[in-house]
Amino acid sequence: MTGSEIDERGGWRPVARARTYELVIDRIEEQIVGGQLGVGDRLPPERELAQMLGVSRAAVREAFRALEAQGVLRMAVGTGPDSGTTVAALTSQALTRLLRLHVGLANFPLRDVVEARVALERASARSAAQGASAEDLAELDAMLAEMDDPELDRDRFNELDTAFHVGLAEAGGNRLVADMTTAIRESLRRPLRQAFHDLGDAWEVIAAGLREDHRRIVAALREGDADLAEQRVEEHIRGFYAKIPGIGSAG
Amino acid sequence: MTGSEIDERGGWRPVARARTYELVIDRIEEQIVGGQLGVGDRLPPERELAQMLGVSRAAVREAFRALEAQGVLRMAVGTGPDSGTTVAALTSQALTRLLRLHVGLANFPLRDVVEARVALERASARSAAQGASAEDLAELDAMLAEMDDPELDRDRFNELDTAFHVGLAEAGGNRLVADMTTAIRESLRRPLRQAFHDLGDAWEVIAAGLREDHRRIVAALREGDADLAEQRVEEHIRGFYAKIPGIGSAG
DNA sequence: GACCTTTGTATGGTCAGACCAAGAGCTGGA
DNA sequence: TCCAGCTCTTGGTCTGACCATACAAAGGTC
Repeated sequence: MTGSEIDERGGWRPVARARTYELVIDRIEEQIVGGQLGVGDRLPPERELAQMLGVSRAAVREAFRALEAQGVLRMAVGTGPDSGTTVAALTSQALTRLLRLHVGLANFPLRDVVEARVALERASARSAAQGASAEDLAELDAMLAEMDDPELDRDRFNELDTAFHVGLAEAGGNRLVADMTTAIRESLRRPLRQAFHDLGDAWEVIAAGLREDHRRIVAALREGDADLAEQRVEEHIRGFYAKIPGIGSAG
Repeated sequence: MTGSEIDERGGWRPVARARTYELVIDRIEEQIVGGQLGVGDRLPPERELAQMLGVSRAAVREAFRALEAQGVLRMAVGTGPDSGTTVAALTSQALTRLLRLHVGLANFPLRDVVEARVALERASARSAAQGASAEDLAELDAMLAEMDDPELDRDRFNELDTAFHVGLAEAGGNRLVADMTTAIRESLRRPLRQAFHDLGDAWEVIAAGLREDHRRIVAALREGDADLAEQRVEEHIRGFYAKIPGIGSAG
């Protein structure tokens, strides 16, 4: 797991200098991937695990920290059933946070982010058109209705727009795709918010266009027309970014 | 500093119990967001920072670990210009690791993972067909040639297959999509390896089919036919998983 | 006996101080 | 001039101690 696999050129492998805490992480990952540890299970107390692995408690703690930061572990003091260090149900939150950091640090040009959105949301739209439940559609309708409020300020509109796209992804029924979509859309919330404000008077016109787009997308879902839904989502996303040249690099 | 942020006003605030290392992280993030720290910059030595913040060195180290695990920091010993703890350019490695854990925890059913792969790799194929460089294509060709080796064992084939799909994503020129594709394919390496072994005698036939698929994909790229490339990639991925029913839930 | 208070215990949270190990740069001798 | 070896900085690790929290069990009060 510590990225050091083969690479034996000439038989001289540059001694993968593994730090102790990384070895601890590897052991924990082994247990998880191997199925001995599942969501909700407790790990041994830090002191015991340290002794079992033959390392110091500090090393165990550093390993725990690294995993906790990724949302894999959850640490709590006390003696109760929920105490101690347990394997967390990886919420999409950790993934979202990390992806947001990636995009937020402007590691990716906006074009790439848009392409990724298109790819993912097309897939969501297709799935949703084929299998969205009545509840999913009702929820999307509710968001549409709320966005119609003419008094809505731009920040709130942005929130709702994010929620709409996340809802669309969830209606598609694919958790992984939905998580990635969420992460990407979340990472864009700040720059988009800025863009909304920079629009000035053009805002009203563009917002109206977005509302119309959304409505047409939901209509396609309701008709169960996957191709049409895909196409409309793609047009919606591309069209919007084409109108907002000001974002630059997605930071 | 030992967590005594009492806050006993008459109200009922649910005491945001901040752990020391989290406070340290906050300070570091402040510096990064505020621009005082940029990619490549060095942080103070652990001992100094600990003293400056009034916490123990262990607390600083745990904070560093959490950030290092997310790829934000890079730690190295020694005295040179590259030594010490520096702000790292976020690599896709952290993303890969996290996604691998997600899939390893069986948070996502295999179907979802396959759908995500299809969505992302279709996008990559389209981009690659439109803009892959001669070098990209040559690299893919080289992989194809290596996979032709009849002596190749299944593990090595699996490695090469992973490399091929990563190469395809990179040929598409979209870093974000490539990273996500890499992460997903990496997360499947172990289960796929197992599946390859479980195939028994059917292996030869299936491997031959995969080779042919790959070749046809590259051919489509070379012709610049985006639609065809998309279609072939999708068929390749779906067809393969259809033949491998044994994977179950991608753990 | 029911209920509240006190004590106990397991566990993570934090700290202090020590020594090890890697790497760059300086220094002195060949 | 060049190179071996020392030195200093910095992360890596360990030990052992004490604090803070949350639940559990024992004990006291009505």
